[in-house]
Amino acid sequence: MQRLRIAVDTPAHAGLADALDYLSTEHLPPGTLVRVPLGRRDVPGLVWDAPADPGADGDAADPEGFALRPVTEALTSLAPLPAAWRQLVAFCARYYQRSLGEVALAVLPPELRKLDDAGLAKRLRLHDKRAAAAARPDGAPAPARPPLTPEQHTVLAAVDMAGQACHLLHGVTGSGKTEVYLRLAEAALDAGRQALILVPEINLTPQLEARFAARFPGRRLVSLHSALTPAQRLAHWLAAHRGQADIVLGTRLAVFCPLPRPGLIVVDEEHDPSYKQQDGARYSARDLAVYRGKLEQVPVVLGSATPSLETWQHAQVGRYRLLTMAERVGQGPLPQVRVVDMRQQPRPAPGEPPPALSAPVQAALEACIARGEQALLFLNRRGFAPVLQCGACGWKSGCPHCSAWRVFHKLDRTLRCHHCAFTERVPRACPDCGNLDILPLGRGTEKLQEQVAELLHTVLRPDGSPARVARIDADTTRLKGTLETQLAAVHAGEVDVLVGTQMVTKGHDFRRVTLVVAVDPDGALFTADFRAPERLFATLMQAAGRAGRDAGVARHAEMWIQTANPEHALFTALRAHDYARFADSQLREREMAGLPPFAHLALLRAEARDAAVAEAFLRAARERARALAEAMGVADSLTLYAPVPPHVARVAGQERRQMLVESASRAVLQRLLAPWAAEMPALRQQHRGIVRWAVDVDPASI
DNA sequence: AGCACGCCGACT
DNA sequence: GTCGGCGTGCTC
Repeated sequence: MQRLRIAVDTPAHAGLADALDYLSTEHLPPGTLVRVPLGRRDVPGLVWDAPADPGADGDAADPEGFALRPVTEALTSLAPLPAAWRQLVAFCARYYQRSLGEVALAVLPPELRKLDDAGLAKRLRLHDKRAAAAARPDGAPAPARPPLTPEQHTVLAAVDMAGQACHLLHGVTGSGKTEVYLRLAEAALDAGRQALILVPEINLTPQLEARFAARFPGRRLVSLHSALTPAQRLAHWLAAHRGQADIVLGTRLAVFCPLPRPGLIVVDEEHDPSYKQQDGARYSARDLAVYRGKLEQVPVVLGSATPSLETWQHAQVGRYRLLTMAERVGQGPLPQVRVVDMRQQPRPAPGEPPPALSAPVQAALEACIARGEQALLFLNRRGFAPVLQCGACGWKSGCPHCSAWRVFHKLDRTLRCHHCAFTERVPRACPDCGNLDILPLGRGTEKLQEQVAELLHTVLRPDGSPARVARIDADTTRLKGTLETQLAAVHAGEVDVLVGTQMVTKGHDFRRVTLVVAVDPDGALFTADFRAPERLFATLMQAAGRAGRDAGVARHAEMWIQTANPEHALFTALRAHDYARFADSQLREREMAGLPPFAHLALLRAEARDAAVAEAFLRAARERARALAEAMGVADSLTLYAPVPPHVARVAGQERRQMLVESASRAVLQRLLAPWAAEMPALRQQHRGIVRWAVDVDPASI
């Protein structure tokens, strides 16, 4: 009998952050998938390493004297997960304060966690049979590749495929970043290696997948994202793990895909907030990709037209190599950005709501339709109106379970909470005073679509037919099929005006769109969230990039921004398409405010039925942090803030509070977090009523 | 997190 | 009499 340390899914917040000890009769190498008993359950686990002190053979007791239990079975038909993979998982667990097993098991395909050895062996036989049948003949005719621009040439020459540097590929929209990815992947494949390509959203995988598949006809390409069926996800993961797939294209979870011969990691749209996991282990796939590049000694390329400030700063100080592509390929100039000062617009008559579109935007929209071109109206708020209000007593449509308004959805006449999904029919009369006069306040995409349709009902297209208005947002994709099929209608020219949320601004190649309107971007300008301006800039740049993608129409492509703050530096920089200017001004602000990337943050979040309990827990945690920091002699380089309610303080009946820890030194912050988090289970015991707690390292917002 | 055990109200 | 409510506690 030998002792083994095995990672099993035990939550760190219950005080079981590390691998557990088990016994095995056979030697099992690290990385082997096993099944082990845990309490009364039989759970999957991964052999992590041998214990530091293996003890005498048959010393069947764990450090506290429990009798060790034997491994149920080893799934030896699966090759052990590679050492680099285990290092990546261990780093992720340590850095983000989660248990080893939670991360290790959570990033495996769900199907794999359910199988026993016999089941797995059967799957593998089937898998190999299918792989053999699907194998495409090697030596298929090499497809024609577009000639490289001088910039692309320079960029490609600067990436050392045998090295392990991290690069920022800063390329304006349309500068041909994808072609660079394709050539880099080609170089990796030619060297007998695998390429890992990360994209922010599932929605963006099909088109990129198509481009890669067309470029590499003789190669096996697999995608990895959560929309695959469990069987597909397992099959794709196995193809990658077993070295059968040459290219892996996927969302953030793909950063954990085991690769026996990695050669390249690309993170497309690296600034995108989707790379940050928002529940469970709150990791940043982009940051892990950079770490993985070092670990596996392969080059990493982070691509974006609007890099995150963290990445930009790294490139500025030389930690990342900056590769710039400023020229657009085969396309016209970037659209002209025009700003409408909404303060100068005529005031609506008393009692009348302000019109959705200002006069100049309306004129631009009509002209666009008259030319037979398409327009994109971007409003990042779905539903009809963000809140309903009683005209008599002032009642508002609050959510009974959350500190948020319920949004009025006109289509099905519901009030829906976007935080807890609590949904009710819209009341006929005010629930407080019985008044029948309940009014929608503000405007969402549903209302915008209605108002624009109304506005345009007399506007004709060149062929004399009326303009057609469509809407795409989370509600329409839920009700009317996939985003792809809806976008196909736009591409087919069945739509003249597309109203949509953020969803429509990402990556889609609308050839006939020449007018993009940011209907109401001001909301994101003055929020408490320090990353809001950065995100707004990226979103607006991306939205602008939807206009004039076809050289034939690019000359008169325009983006209009309706704002009450036309002089804001963000819009000034946007007008000049000047990311660097915006980034540098933001960085100066961040430096003065002591915010990332000049400071490193961690949030301790707590949830309880009773707000006072959450607050008391966090206050106690703050005291413990203070004591630990003093004991370690790092109190001077840490700031421990008082607990505060987050933006939405109550969700689904649970009160949320959070406290911020900040340090100029990432190392100091990390040194505090590990012992601090280890004290939480005991602290939780002392504060009865804490439902959940979690540490969020490098939070996306505070 | 699961999944137990454990001690109190409405049903065959 | 028991089916089942979710509070509390444990998992190598």
